Amino acid sequence: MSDDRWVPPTILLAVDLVILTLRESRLHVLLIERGIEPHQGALALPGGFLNHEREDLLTAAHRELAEEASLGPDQLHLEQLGFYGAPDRDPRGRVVSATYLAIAPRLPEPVAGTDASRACWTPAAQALSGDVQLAFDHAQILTDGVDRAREKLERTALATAFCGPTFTIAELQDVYEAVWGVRLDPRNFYRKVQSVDGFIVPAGPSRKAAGGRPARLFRAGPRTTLHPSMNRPIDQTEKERS
Amino acid sequence: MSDDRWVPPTILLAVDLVILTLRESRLHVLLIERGIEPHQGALALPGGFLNHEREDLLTAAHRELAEEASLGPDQLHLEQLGFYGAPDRDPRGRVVSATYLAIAPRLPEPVAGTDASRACWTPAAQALSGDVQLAFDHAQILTDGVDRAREKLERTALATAFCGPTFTIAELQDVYEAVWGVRLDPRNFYRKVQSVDGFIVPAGPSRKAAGGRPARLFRAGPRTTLHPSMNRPIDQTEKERS
DNA sequence: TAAATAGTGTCTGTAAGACACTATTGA
DNA sequence: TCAATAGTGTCTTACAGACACTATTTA
Repeated sequence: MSDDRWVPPTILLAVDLVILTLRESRLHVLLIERGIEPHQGALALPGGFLNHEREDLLTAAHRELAEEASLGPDQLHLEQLGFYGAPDRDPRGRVVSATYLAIAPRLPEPVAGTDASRACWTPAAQALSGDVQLAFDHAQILTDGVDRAREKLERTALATAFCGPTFTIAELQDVYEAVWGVRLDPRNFYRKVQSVDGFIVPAGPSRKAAGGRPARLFRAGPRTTLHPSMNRPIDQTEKERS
Repeated sequence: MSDDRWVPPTILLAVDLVILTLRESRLHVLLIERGIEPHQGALALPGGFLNHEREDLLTAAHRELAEEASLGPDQLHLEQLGFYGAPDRDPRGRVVSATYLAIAPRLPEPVAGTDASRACWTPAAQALSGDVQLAFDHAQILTDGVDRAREKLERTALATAFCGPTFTIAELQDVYEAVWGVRLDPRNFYRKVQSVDGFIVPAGPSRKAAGGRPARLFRAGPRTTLHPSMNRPIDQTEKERS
């Protein structure tokens, strides 16, 4: 069937990132206002094409992270999210996007990109609701990224990646509540996270006396997978069928 | 910093598949003996380049599935696995592979590819052990695919995708035991799968009288996610049955 | 009848949800 | 003292694991 002279088509490969963090107890995603066409002026996920043919994908992801979010590779959780390659997703041609999910601890300032690009932390709820129009198929990528983060909080110690080097149990609970969009009982949460061996380990005495009893500090423990897993309360919005 | 004339590098995009099924109560993966260089004669996952620049990735995956495994898109579970793009993974140039995980019910015959390519079902344990050398980075892809299948058995109704249209509870248990590499108590398993609402639904009276009491038949139910999830026993040895 | 597989019941330990309660700080 | 947040204890219910036991078929 194939012509002997047939050669496989070449495509453009982009790397895009869903960078999540917590700000004021709400899940935020880093968006960039695009400076060039297509979708100039629209908001988009940080990302871009490979620099050169031999650049590694993970290297490219870290490069974008540094360029557009001033985030170094240290103390940052980064993992594959998925690939997006619908033939018409980019008007410039056939572009397949390899996407990564990045979790950053809370950062003191709205990160300003090193280049002229305007970066801004946007509440995830707002970005997902459709109030803001995202470029390309980035709304779908963001949806998948948030879903992935929600799932990983159940089975892994990903939540600690949202926190700084040390954190209180209340801060950790804040991560779960913000990402899952639920309220948890502080006492049961306290007992639960303490009972999962290696999830969090004590770090120093106390801190954060803001009108109440100071809380103990913890660090992320050696355990990456949680057994038994954290239980996400059944959200009323999700209907169950039989 | 960038040259105004800079254009992003183009790459080759491959689609590769991890196709899993159950044969004689053991997990098998479909491998193809490569007919051309590189790695001519070695075993590899089914896959190939896009046919043309506008071919959709999922369409390409289904095309490979039909070409190399004679498997139609019906009654077949297919989902994204990940992307693999190390710069030196393919000697022909920069090739990024978009991979899919496919689950097939047991097929009566070792599928022969439509083309001259030789397809063979290989026990997953053997392919993972390193006894057979897989082309490119396909050993890593296979490892990730099997891991993914193992995880998805816990939280989703994926196990039913290994079975035919109707199945007995013992057959479903066989899926879990083969993929996880553990033994489960039939009585607890029976109670568990019945208690998860919408996981499996009765289908016809009975069948399969092979020396014992006939078992009831079931179909996959409407539920895709399992609440509460199936519990995988902690298995330190990770031993395989033979 | 026995052998084999299907399906049920029952106990027990663990853990989750729902609270009341105590502890330690600042104002 | 009170307000506020941190941390503990205890009861109840759900469910997984470990069995004994019954049911229905073929040989």
